[in-house]
Amino acid sequence: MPELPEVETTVRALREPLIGRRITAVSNDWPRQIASHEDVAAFDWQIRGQQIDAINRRAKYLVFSLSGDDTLIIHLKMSGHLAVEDAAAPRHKHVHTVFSLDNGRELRFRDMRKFGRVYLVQEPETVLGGLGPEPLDEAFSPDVLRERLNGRSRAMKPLLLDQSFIAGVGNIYADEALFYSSIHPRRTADSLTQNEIVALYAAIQKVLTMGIEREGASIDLYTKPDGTRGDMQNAVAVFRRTGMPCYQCQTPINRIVMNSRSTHFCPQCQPYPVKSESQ
DNA sequence: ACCGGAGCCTGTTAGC
DNA sequence: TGCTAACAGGCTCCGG
Repeated sequence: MPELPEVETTVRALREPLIGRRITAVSNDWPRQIASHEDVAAFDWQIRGQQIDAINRRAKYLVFSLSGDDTLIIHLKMSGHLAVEDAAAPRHKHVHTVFSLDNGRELRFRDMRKFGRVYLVQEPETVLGGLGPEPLDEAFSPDVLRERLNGRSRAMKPLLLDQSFIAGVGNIYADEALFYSSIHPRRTADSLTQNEIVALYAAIQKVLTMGIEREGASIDLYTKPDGTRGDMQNAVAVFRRTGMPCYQCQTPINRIVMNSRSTHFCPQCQPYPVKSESQ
């Protein structure tokens, strides 16, 4: 479920209740969720007593810097959700890992589909090492994007979803960015013009920034840590708008499947270059 | 390098 | 109403 804006929103909401808190214990009823350790006891033993010094985001990962020089890393995958709640408050049925805190509250990791993962590592790069550039970092520029596209024959939609190409973009924001840059999702990387590359860069910035400002897209399961919904679902141009009129030209939005992911675009605003008679 | 398919999970929805 | 299949915002592995 969550992409860069949803994870960023979660990080921002968790800082106030968590920074400066000490983790006193961990419990878990789905051991596979803890990816870095064979058994929960070892994980609990290692994290116990460490204070949360900082919370940041890298791609779609939440990164907690701990006082013992360990790093706690969490990926929400499709259905993960983090919340800080009173230990006495009822637990949602899909909570599988609970971090007890020194103030009577708990950080609870709930995940209906059980794809989400927790890592406790000394070297964050062991988990985060393969990721591409952060799209909202100052270091990311149209020139960087052009260099990374150079010489690649891959279609743009799967390329934007590739976390080693660019970090944090998922299915919603990939479709939205291609719409705002008027690029058909099947266009190949090496077919983009200079103007299109600049437009794509601007569109990526635009949709991710909008997503953060609107605190994420609550289309299916995603909510903020406090359970309230984001607002980005009300501002999508193409994602899951199949058959509905394009806001720019009224043409019905198309849905196709690429690499097993649904892909939405406006066939009028994002034309595919005609090679022969077929398209 | 790139694509497609299977797999990991549970729940909701569309279609018969 | 009830069953079944398709689908879901992520990502990895494997074979071709």
